[in-house]
Amino acid sequence: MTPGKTDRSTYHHGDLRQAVLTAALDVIAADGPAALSLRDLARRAGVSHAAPAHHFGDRTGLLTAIAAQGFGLLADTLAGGTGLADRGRRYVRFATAHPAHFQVMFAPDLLRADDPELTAARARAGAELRAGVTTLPGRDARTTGIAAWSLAHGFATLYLTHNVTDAVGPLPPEDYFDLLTGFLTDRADGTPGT
Amino acid sequence: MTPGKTDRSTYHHGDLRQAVLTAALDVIAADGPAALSLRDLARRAGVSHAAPAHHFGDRTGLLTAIAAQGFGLLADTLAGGTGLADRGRRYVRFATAHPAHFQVMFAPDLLRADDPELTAARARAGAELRAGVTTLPGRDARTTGIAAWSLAHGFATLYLTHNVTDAVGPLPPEDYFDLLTGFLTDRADGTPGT
DNA sequence: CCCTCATCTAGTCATTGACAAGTTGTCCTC
DNA sequence: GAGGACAACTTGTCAATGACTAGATGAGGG
Repeated sequence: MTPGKTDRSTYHHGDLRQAVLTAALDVIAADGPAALSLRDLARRAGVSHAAPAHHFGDRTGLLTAIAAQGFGLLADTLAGGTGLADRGRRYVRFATAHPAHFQVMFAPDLLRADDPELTAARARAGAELRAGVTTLPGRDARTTGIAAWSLAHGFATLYLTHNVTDAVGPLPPEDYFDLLTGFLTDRADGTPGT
Repeated sequence: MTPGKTDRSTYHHGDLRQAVLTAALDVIAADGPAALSLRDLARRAGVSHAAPAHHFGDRTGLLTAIAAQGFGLLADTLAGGTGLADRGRRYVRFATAHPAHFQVMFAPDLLRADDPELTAARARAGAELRAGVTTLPGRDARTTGIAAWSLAHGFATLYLTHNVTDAVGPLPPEDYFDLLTGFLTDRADGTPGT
């Protein structure tokens, strides 16, 4: 096992799984999941056209692996957060920093819904998502959580689909999102906005 | 011209464009845009495999037409609304009533971005979206609008991707959304929530 | 030394999108 | 009502892809 090194001279690629994953993320970020082709990824990695299938089974398997990795990354990202506003900020930052993951994570049509690793990672992310709001006073925690999630998710989605680029301008999207969270957090902690 | 009637005995289908559109919406709603095949749509309509391309150019053209139709429908839906909360409610209702349209509308990778009909319809919908919040006092109208849009869009997206089905339960999603809008509209009109 | 097994190759098949060329029917004009 | 222009549709074809099968390669273990 030669970890990390891509040794092209050998019959075995050495790290094909990772190479395919990385290339796939590039393609998806650039042209969307529809542009993803296993054969193209194989060409990029310099292996035969059927090699990627060995690691992921099929195209759906590859996308499922990406989604699972994405939910894991999201869970890790949220775990470091403090409070509702910060978690929302981190959510938006995750989406814009990992657009390919984000897209695939929320495209159930492309995924194998019953994949164990996917469901586990999703559960982990869901727990982190809920952990951010359980301590909120006044409002029903579940409703608050879904409102916050909707706000962050909606903004991230609209940003990634180029629907709010004018408003955000050159600002990092998570900074702009801070403006939006005022509507929620003002109420949550009792501090008036404006 | 035989309007509306699908006369199968003739060489000309009579209303192939509409038939293909309808079938495409069915497929997308059931299995997502990735499952869409022009040849399959042709089979469903009982025409030759290249017939759909005559009306839409190519696969991207078909999806672009669907997106344009979707933005038109959304604009019409919003136009009848009164106030911010009602428009949000209508937005969610549109998304859940027309899931195929909604999905395609916000998948820029699948669309021809410079299509005239698409950009026109999008502009119309955008204007309606903005019209709902221009009269709001206190807050910056643009920021308010984007927050409201993010909230509605995020909730609709999460609902369609089966991420909040537990919380919503058997309720019509737009009814559940009313609970969420309290966080925004309470502030906007000065009425305290809870 | 050989055996096992994960990794990768090579070949094949059905399906698809796209394109080209031809056919059919309709409508417009004279 | 004949002819021509044109839109609607068909037929045939090609390259690309996903999926599958069988086989080759090489690394590590007993």
